[in-house]
Amino acid sequence: MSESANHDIYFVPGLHRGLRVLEILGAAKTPMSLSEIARAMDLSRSSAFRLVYTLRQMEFLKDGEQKNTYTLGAKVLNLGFAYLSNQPITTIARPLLAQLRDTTGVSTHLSVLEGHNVLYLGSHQARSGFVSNMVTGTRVEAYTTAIGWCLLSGKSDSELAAFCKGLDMPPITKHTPTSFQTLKARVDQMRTDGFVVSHGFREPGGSSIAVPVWDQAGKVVACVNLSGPDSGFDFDKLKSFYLPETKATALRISRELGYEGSN
Amino acid sequence: MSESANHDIYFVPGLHRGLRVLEILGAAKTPMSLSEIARAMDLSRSSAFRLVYTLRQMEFLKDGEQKNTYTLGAKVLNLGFAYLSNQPITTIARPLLAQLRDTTGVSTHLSVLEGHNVLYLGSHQARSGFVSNMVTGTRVEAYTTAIGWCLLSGKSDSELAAFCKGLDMPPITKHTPTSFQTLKARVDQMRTDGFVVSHGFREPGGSSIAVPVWDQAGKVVACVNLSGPDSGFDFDKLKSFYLPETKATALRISRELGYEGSN
DNA sequence: GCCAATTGTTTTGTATATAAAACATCAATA
DNA sequence: TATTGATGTTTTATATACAAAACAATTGGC
Repeated sequence: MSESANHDIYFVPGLHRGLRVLEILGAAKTPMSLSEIARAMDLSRSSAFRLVYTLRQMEFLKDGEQKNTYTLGAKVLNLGFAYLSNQPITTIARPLLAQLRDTTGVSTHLSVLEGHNVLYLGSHQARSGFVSNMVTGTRVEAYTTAIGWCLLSGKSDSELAAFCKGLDMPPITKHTPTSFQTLKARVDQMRTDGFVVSHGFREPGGSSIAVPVWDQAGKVVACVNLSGPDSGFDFDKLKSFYLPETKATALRISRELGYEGSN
Repeated sequence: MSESANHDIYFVPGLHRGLRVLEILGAAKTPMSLSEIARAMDLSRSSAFRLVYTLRQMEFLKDGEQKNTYTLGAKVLNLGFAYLSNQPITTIARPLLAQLRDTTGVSTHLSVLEGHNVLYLGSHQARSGFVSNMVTGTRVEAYTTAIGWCLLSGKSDSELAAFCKGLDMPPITKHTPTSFQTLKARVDQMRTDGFVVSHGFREPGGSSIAVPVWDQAGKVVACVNLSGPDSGFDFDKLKSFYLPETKATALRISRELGYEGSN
């Protein structure tokens, strides 16, 4: 047999493998043939055939340019955007983030914690300077970024310890915390300040401001973030302008979520 | 039994139903319980249980706020963005569309034909005026919009006839074509002009310019589109400025795809 | 605080999804 | 052109996914 045996009696193997086909085709930069899929999954060609047949019929796969090759179909886009629009926070935050981008001239982002990663839910790019990569939907390891520290401030110390347990924390830059203690120090600092300002903490030459968003229960549920290359920041105005604007935006979003605190 | 019997021996029912669970949860605006899912799919609770169990384990579903409810998980976002970034045209077009937005000050979009719909692959919102809804990933019936007519110009007359066959075409506005003949007239007009300018053709008070993008085979593969509320357009500059800029952008994208024609 | 109804979970006999093997089709090389 | 290897497709015997039924745990109404 291949990989992990099915200890789980409730598992639906057809579904499991079908979704893996989608994941593999998503990761592949180019369409794949039936045999390639079967090999990548360590599966018989006949079974791969049936999976592809089903996915194709449901329009989750479509034919590639080359004959007998397949790529993700447009249906997966539907699911992705259904996910985004089912997150109420994205629709609330969008106009406010656009406004923050307009008043500051810097790119703005909204992100949440998903497992060990920071997940970008939406962003508004600065108009000047280079156009960065699409960030919505991308993930970054939370322990490595200011946004991550900001989001982790929603966790209790014991939750944070559990978060670190078994987590490999190689340093990205000299600022990266590499242990529970150093990460906790970062998070505690964020808690007392109410924000994180990063100068090249993750990307050399890049700066950002991260401020938490609270829900009606007072829990940290998201993070508003201004970021860009150092060249695009006017550092004199950081504490007098960018930071208060970002905090105001985060608070406005929090208010719309029902937050009544005074952070 | 329920719905359509499984005539297809190659169908993987577990996969089929699992994906339907995702679609139903995507369409639902709020998390659903196991029983609700089972009822919506006309399925036994025990089967729904197994499907949800599998999807949850794979992180395609996650727990909702309420106990025993489920929503789409973040994994579906991965697929959605994998789809987008696997479309080479999106990465080619993105900076050029951003540039077009910057020089014109109007929102720009890239879209392709998917079945009977126009599918928005990416957009760059105008910075002034209201911020429109997220458009990437949304669909509009092709026969109703200037973009649709533009994209349909890639089809031969017989293909267009096949496209209309069995398609219900209720009018959205008084400009909507409602038959093969009237649609063909629209498409032919586009072919001779090389563009479509719409004044309230789909949305009263909204205007847009649509120009096709060609690939190296000379086939229409996408559409570049400027659009916004009438109030945001300077109509005097339409033919002298907006239109040539849009055409230039579309041609630049076409060139990058290998198009060598002179349209 | 009881009862009824609804929901989530487990069990289990049976209908069926599955992978091996056979077959068919194509591409490349000699 | 014949031969080899690989790929897509079909068949089929058997392992197993499935839905009904039983069970457990909630919830809501009176």
